[in-house]
Amino acid sequence: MQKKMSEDRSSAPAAPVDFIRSIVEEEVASGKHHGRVATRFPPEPNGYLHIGHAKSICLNFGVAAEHGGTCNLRFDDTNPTKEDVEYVDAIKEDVRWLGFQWSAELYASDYFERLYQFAVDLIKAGKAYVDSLNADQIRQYRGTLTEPGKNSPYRDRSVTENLDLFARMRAGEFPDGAHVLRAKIDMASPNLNMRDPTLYRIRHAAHHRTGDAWCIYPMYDFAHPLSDALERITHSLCTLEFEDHRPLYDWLVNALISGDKPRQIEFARLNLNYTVMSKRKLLQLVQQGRVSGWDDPRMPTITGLRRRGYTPESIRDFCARIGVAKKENVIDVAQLEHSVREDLNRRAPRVMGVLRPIKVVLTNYPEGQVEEVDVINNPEDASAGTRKVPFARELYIERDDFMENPPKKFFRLSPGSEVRLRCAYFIKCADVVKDDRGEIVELRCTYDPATRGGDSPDGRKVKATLHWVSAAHALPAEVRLYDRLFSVEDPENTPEGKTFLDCLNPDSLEVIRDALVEPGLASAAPGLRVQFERLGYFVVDPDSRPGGLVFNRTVSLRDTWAKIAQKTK
RNA sequence: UGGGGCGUGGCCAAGCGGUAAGGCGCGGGACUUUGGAUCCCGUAUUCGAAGGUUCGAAUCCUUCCGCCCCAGCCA
Repeated sequence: MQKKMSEDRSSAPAAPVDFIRSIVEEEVASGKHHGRVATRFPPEPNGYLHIGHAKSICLNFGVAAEHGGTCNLRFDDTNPTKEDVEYVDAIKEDVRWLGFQWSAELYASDYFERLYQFAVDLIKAGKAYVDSLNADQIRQYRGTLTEPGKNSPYRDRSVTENLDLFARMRAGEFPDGAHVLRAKIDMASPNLNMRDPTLYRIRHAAHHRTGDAWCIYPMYDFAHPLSDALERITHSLCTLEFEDHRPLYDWLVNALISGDKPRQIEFARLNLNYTVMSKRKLLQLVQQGRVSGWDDPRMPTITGLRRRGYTPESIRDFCARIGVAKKENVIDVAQLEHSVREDLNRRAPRVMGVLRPIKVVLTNYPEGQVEEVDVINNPEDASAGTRKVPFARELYIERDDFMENPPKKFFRLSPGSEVRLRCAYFIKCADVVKDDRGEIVELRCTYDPATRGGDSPDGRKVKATLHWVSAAHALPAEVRLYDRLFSVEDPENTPEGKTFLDCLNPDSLEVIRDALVEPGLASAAPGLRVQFERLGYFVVDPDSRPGGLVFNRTVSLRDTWAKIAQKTK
């Protein structure tokens, strides 16, 4: 009654606010671009997208969506020697999978003719020239961080000569490296990017889209601002390392564009501990066979995370939580794991699977009898209902769930102790059967018929509930357990004499070939995500076939016992 | 030692002159047919440091310190 109306409002989480959104907000409010917002996500198709790109994707698409604006997918394909259609296809698939729809699919290479004309305009305006120094000489003429550069002897060629040379560059009259087109800015600038940056280079190479139509290709610094302008991008969001390029970005836009001009804003890229994020290093892992491919579930690539069992929702949630700022950051993978656990906890059906089986024989259970017990599908979601799971005299439980000489805090199965088999019965361990080597091969237990369903009519309590499968009904499965790819927090920055490859975690993959899962999983299709109760979230791998089930562990459940065990060790 | 950035708890991150949000993690407790989930409680007398301005500073000024980026015909 006393409650204020305002408190009853929807609890929709506030959209994350960051410095970029504040800027956009302000500009929209001030009427800049007539309130229009247009962004773009501009990958170079030279590798697969990774979680760092997801941050940029969520930012660019998010900012646009929040203002009813547009976001283009633009491939920055200006370097034919590194790019491939394999990558453009993969990138499109990944962006779509993350849940975003681009307003337009564009390619910097689609602008080659227009960019060429821009270059001609620049030459005519006396703001660009053809330089015939070679790469080494250009480097020498550039000066150093503390010393100014000096002008190229070709810097003062006439407009006519420049126009002629540039046309002949395009016509294919010169070999690679013979000439470049440079902006005429200031060889003494303290910003090296302004010391007559290269705009075009000769590359007699086939381009994955334009084929042999061109033998000169624009540099990123030239193509990017102008592509932005051609698309009428309002906010060009990129990472911090381009901060020094902004003066050049603005210089080109101001020199060639009238009317609406895009604004570049830089933010810090995402770093995750225990992994590498640079495409170059990821490519090395793939090429050297350190992982099975770009989609290896240990990779921080979008396709790897997908195969690992991550959901698009969880990745978007992760990106929303980490925020956007200019501070260099290293996000703890625990943050990423938190986002999937939270998502999967709500949605993943529960199922029982035993990774390292140990046999349990219920000595007082009738031989040959099979019961169908009702098992809860998802305690987080009552509507998920229950399923029937066969229960019989011979079962398997997890090896870790039994200890012959348990420490104080261990309350699973041990000689004489009583535990519950999930949704089935209370059992008590009477005997431990070992082989000649002293290895436990079987546990002889008794069950209490009165506890069917898992509750004792006399109110007796047990301290643990174990998962199980019926020996006669369980399905064999291969289960792949993944751990961090690197054993050090920052493999990008290794101690002297070591490379990131020396820091690979030798135990990042463990394959369990003789796991057993409940029979209901017989027809589980690749992509199905489940929780193996008490163990973690798993996804059916594309390698899986009927009769040859394969699961990947996405992430383990939080394991309080592991912490206790660790502490008492 | 030229230029451009950045420094708020273990990791992120709000804060924009009025007396340190939130998340992850961590610790403790409650509850529990997942040692899961959920729910409580705790976790920066202090914002890189030192001075200064002010009734009042993480926020303004000065100096210093630390870290990152830039010398591709890569993006």
